[in-house]
Amino acid sequence: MALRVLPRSFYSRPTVEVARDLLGQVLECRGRRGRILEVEAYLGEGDEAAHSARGLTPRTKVLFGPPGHAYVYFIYGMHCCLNVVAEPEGTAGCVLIRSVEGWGDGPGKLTRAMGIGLELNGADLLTGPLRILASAHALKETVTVTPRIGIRRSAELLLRFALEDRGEQ
DNA sequence: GTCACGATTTGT
DNA sequence: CAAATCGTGACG
Repeated sequence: MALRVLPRSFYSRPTVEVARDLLGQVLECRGRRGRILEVEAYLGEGDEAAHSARGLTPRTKVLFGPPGHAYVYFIYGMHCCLNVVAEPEGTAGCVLIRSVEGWGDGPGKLTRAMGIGLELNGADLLTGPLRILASAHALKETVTVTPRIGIRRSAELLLRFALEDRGEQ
C-alpha cells in the first residue's frame, strides 16, 4: 500500500506544529525513504537564529513563499541542509531536518546520503522528486524537546524535537 | 569590492 | 579543540 503525500494544509500551519508533526513521517527522495527522527523549528519574527530574521533577501525568498516547499542552503563551504517551508505564504518559517532513519544523523550527513542538493531548493514537496509521506503508523517513541544545536542567537528557545531511544541525550 | 561568519562534520 | 571551505549579507 502506497503512503499518501502530506497535503499543502499540513505545512500551512504554525512552524512549531509542523515541526512536531513531521516526526515519524517518511521523507522520500528519488525512491530513498526514511522516517524523520529529529527536526528543529526556525521562526519568522523573534527568532534571531533564523535566516529569515533579517527579512526578505535573495537567499530567504523561499522562506516567505508558499508552504510545502524545500529550502536547501549551503553552509560552511561544504554542507547542504534541508528545511521544509511552513506557515502561509508571506510569513516566514521552516523546519530543519536533522536526522532521517537509515540515512544519517546530522543535517549535512543525511542530505549527502540521500542525494539532496541545492538543485532542490524551492522544490515543491507535493509534486517534485522530494516528498514527505504520511506515516502509516502512530508514533511509538517519546518526543524529546530541547534547545537547538549549533546556534548562538536565540539559543534559549526550546525548538528542537526528536524521537529518542530511551536514555539518549 | 572587501570581509567576517555560519542551522556542520571530521580528524587531531 | 581546530581545520576545511565558500556563499551570503553588511558595509562603504
